[in-house]
Amino acid sequence: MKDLLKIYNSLLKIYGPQGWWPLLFRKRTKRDKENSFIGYHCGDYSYPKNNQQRFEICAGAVLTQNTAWTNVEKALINLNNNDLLNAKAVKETDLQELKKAIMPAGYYNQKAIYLKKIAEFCLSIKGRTPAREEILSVKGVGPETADSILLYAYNQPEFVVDAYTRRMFTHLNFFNKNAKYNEIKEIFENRLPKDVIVYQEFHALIVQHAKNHFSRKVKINESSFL
DNA sequence: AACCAGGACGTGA
DNA sequence: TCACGTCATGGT
Repeated sequence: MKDLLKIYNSLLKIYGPQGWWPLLFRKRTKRDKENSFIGYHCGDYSYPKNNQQRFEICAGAVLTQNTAWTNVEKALINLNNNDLLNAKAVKETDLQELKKAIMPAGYYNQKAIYLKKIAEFCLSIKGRTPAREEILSVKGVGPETADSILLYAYNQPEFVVDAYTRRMFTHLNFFNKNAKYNEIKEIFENRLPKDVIVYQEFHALIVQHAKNHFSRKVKINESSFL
């Protein structure tokens, strides 16, 4: 079985740093490429810089559940336009207003409730880094969302397993398609250096490569397998 | 015009 | 534990 670190380095060489987690509402820096897509901060791992950005990641992680990121962006922009992109405002705002704002991201009835829950949670921990079980106890936060929040909002070394990871590495014969979330997570964490940047970058690279090679309407060929 | 997207929850075996 | 139905908008 091929070395995961070699696959990581191949992907990094092909695609370059991905700049995850995208933060739509941050100041552009000198390091931003002129035409780089807003949000992605390629090669800059100094995020998040404050609790507002931390909450933007939490909100994005919930909103992107089984949903295209382009739809999440619309919802995040609506939230920002209504001054709702912070935990306190989300907690206090009217539920119907919240639903209206996040409508483009789909599942808005349940996601509005989930956003309220995660907002209350963020306020309750007062900026300290939460434990994994703690976040998992929030309704609407499952294993992938919890790991995304820990890895990207709190810079904790928790590997994120999503549908792309499962699909791509099933094709690469690392495990079968009915492997459990935690089994897959352990495979990655046991075979990679416990490095937050590697975890962050690898997950983002997997998403990019899987979009190109392992999603619908895309033929799998020899270049898919690195 | 189906099909799918950076899942999670509730339910009943 | 586990398989299955449900949730919803927007792009292809």
